[in-house]
Amino acid sequence: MAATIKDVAREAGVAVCTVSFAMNGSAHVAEATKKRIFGAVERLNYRPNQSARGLVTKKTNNIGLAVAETADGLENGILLEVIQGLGRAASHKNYDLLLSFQKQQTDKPDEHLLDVYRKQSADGLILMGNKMSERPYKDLLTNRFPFVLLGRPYKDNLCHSVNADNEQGGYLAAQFLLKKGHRRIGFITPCSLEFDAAIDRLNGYKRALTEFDIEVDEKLIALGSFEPDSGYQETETLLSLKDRPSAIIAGRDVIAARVNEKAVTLGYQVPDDLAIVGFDNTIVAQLARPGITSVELPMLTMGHEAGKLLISLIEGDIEYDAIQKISLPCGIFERDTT
Amino acid sequence: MAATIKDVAREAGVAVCTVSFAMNGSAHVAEATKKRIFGAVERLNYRPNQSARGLVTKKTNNIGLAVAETADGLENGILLEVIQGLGRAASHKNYDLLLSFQKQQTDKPDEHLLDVYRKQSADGLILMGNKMSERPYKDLLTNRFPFVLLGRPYKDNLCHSVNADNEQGGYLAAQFLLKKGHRRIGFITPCSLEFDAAIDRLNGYKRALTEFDIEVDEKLIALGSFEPDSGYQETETLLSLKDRPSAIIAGRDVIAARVNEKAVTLGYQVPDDLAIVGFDNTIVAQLARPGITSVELPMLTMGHEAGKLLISLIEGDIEYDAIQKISLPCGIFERDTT
DNA sequence: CTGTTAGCGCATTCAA
DNA sequence: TTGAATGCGCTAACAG
Repeated sequence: MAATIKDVAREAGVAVCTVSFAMNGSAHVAEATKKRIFGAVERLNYRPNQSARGLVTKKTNNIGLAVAETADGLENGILLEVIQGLGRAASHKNYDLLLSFQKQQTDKPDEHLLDVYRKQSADGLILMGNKMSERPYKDLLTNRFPFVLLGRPYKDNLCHSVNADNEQGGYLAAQFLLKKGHRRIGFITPCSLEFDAAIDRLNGYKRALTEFDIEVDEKLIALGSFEPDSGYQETETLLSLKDRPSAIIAGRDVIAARVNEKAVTLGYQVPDDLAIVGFDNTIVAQLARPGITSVELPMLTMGHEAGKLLISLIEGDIEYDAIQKISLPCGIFERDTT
Repeated sequence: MAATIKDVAREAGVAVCTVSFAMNGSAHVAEATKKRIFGAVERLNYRPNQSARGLVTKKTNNIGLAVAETADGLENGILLEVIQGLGRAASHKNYDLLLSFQKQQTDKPDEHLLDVYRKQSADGLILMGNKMSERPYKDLLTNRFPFVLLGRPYKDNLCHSVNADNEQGGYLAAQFLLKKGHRRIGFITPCSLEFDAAIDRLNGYKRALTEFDIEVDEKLIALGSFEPDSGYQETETLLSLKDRPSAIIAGRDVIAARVNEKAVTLGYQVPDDLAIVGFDNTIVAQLARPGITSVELPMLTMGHEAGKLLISLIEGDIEYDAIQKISLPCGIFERDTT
């Protein structure tokens, strides 16, 4: 059905290799011949068959994206931004994005994430999501297959990775409030401290406090759960403290929204009686009334950087062993709650 | 590097074709031989090379997703749900999803959407997004390449398509309010009526009214713009009508949120003085206070159905010419504004 | 039931 | 600069 290189060669009256040379620039071809060839390509709407090309070049020009599925499917909207960023990097270098949703084998968790790699249908892999066992990494590593960890804890120096600088994000939130004169700042962490991101943010918060010569008061640190509604309870607890905080940093925007509601219910004025800072700068922060000041994770940039890094790895612009750990700064968006 | 079928054959002490047969079930292989083969496969961690396989079978087991990029990049979050739905359908049948972000050639708009097809790196295509010229369709059609239109207007009977039933959605919103006793119902359309979806919704609204023997009052129909803030103005206009509506249907959740704000500002009680219904059941409707009753577009289902349809087409379970136009019903989520 | 072999579309080495 | 020939890893037709 589709035109092959042979058809083009015939149409242009040259040999197949000449067509190949012309298209890939892998050898010099006379201008006139080139013109004839590209004319034929145009007329026949020819594009090299990827499978055939891949078979001989051992390149697919695809970058794989493997997402460890969480209970509620893909991660809430954040993934889309990452995909956009990845797409931008990919298109720039003429790669496509391959999303694999292969079923998980119960006996071998995470192994399915490597299917794309085993089938050799991508030249590199972006791994994101929280939970993943050790096994897959080893496999990739020993075979020196290019891959980049995105937004997940990197405890060692073995893997290339791209992350938001959560410590700096926590610092930013606290510093922002400290500069406004707040001295008692509550901190509601999401999802307890099992996630590195939460720990990092808390550490950033502590660093900012220390920098302002304020002692960290553990009573001001509330360990919430991942449930947004936990925000209600934590807010009440924090606000009923004898020396109550004048500001609260919430681990997620949805929690921040709950904090605001609860504060209003309890008769506080936001931001005058209580300032609130959220995290992630999602649409929630943007659309809530009052708008919630929020720390933004650079998801789009992360996707973009991860894509660029992976492609550099694939194309050999970066040594496989010269581990890159990219940490991207967060920003803060001021709205009505501060 | 990676094991090939030859390695497996040698390891298992059989011929290559036997391995191929065993893996594809394309011929009978003795149990004992099978066992040896799968043992070898396991040990070598063998997976057939996709490029080689694709070259001979003319199948990639990828489904392509081409998104006509809008000004603000991918469409707001909706795309992710579609991708999830697609992914579900894909994984069920062992397909991967190929997202192409190839750069747009200014001289040939939309042509880049077909790159995936021309390169033959997918067996079928899902086309979504608003604006697309006629050309690409023709190309696909004449070559009988499987593709499905997702969430875009289908004016003819030439293409397989999956859509939300916007007419029914509009009907649902109106019917819901009518059943609650409302008789004067305002309707703010988003983005004027250039989009079929908006027209369909309005028609559904009118049908519901007619069914309840209520005459359609054009004064109650406000043509807003796609900008959320247009909601303020329209609300004021509708509410200052002599015979003001007791309920308003807004074309998008964000607009509904503005309607609510404006109503409150003007001193109306929601939902007692004014009921509000939004569209899309986005997180905005969910998190707004009061929560906004909203009509839900079944994006995830749409993705799923589109994926299943495309795969049926690819695998020949459905005739290429037996055009399927799948229209999926919307649901309504009742919250505080009604 | 299993082994041998050709060929898918392309890039590339070797000659011309 | 261009043409002919080889092989990438796999499937499937054909023999055995």
